Amino acid sequence: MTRAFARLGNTTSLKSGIHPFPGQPVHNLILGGLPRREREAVAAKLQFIEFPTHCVLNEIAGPIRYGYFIDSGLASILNVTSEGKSVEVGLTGKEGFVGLPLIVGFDTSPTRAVTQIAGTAFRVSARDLKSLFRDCPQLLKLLHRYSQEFALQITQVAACNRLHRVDQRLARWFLMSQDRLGGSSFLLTQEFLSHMLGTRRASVTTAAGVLHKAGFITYRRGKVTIEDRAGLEKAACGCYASLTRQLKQWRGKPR
Amino acid sequence: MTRAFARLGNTTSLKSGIHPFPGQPVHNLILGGLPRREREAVAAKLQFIEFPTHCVLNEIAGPIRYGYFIDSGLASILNVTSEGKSVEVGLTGKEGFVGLPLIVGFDTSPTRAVTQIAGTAFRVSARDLKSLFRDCPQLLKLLHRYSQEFALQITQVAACNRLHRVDQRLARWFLMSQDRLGGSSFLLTQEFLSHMLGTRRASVTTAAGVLHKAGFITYRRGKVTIEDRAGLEKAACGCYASLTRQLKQWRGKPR
DNA sequence: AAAGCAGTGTACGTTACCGTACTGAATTTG
DNA sequence: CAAATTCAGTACGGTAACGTACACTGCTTT
Repeated sequence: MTRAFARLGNTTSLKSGIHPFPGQPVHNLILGGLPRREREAVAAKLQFIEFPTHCVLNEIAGPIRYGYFIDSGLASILNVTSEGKSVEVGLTGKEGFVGLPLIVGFDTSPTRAVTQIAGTAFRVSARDLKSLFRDCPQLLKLLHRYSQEFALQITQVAACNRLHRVDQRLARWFLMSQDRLGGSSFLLTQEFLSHMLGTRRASVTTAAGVLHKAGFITYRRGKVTIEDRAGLEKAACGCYASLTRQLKQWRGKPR
Repeated sequence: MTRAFARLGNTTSLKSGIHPFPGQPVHNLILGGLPRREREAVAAKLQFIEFPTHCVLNEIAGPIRYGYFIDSGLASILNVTSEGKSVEVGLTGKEGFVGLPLIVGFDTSPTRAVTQIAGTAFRVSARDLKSLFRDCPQLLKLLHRYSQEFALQITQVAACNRLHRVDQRLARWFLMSQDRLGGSSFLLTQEFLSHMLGTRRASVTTAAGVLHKAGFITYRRGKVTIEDRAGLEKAACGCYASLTRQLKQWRGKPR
């Protein structure tokens, strides 16, 4: 459990390009929710990047140099203990932003943010972000709202990690990932899942076996496929349902 | 584990009075951090209350009618699962505010907030709070900062609850409570601690026994006394240390 | 084709904690 | 003062998960 993040130490090859945003549609919901004026102001400071898997965006106790508006793929926010064990506390996909402490001017990260499924993002330097906040009230507002949503997610995951079995948590994880990614199969190893769930790799194998035998998923060498979503929802604990219910309720608010 | 919150259902006797703030000093750090103008504007909308223990401030999935600036005592933020089990995800004392979703306009609570140690607070209605936000940028700023601090707390607690033993978590809890309360003994039953830690009451007894035998605490019918804080810090896992380190680091920021 | 390796399956003794239940001591109530 | 109640301590069988280790199986590399 201790060594597997070793190769993540170096912030591996981020292919960055210059495209905010030439015609291509933007999937990120925060950027997408900005009024035109702010969107243009923000776009001027963004840098488009493609990230591979297992790339560290922010290191624990390290400086937060950039904020990331995830556009596709998936990033995990992990807490890493002094003994080197890790647990995922939150997942961020195209609905969100990585680097939340920046929105109140805190510039060190209490967590490790690591890309989980390869994808793309728009990144902005901490400095530029700060100056954008002066002119873009809606940007700030949306980020603060996302921050509350994210806190809700941590809250739910915290309880779930304490109270429920590995197979239930694994089911929840698949559901949450699918929500943020779309599609029904993604590439990830059990080794990595074990870091997310804060268990042994062997426990993930067993738990995946349970879900597999029930016909909900198939798993083959780093590729999981969700075969029966409804089944997974039954296999998961109530945490998934109450999380989505609350998110829906909040998002349904007039504004 | 299921029944113990029964009597909390009714929001028991909140003795409320009218004192924002006639001479008495205000301990709450958020209120205390406001510039005079804002402080007066806010004070006009506050109501002073004394709360007993085990009083529900916000119910899970319920409306958030009031925000509470805790002035003394302690409130816990709990997640309660559909099976009725509960885990504490955060603690709020005089440094904080209960009702965080309100600061972005969300008015239902994803968690249960319950008073843990009797004390006092200034409460403000959701409606008044909303209107205050228009004129009090510093209030909003301090609340947003607190929100990030609180998220950090959840993050740390989430990992701790997953990875560490009951006795370690119990030690952490005592330390966190003492930080927020001052003093070295507080009134609380093992039954309640079990809800906080998300374990059986019997496990709390055992864990408390460990800390007692080591000479760190004494426990007698609902009253714990911290006898050796340094010892407790060693008995706790690294979570407590890294939480306080990060908080200190953030709070030390120029602004 | 052989070798190497990453990823998965499985096993086994150990540990922490669970659910439950009963006891006794301290405190409150009648 | 006796009775009732609240709270802490303890016990016991059961279970989920742990640490560790090893074998198997597809891919990749040479």
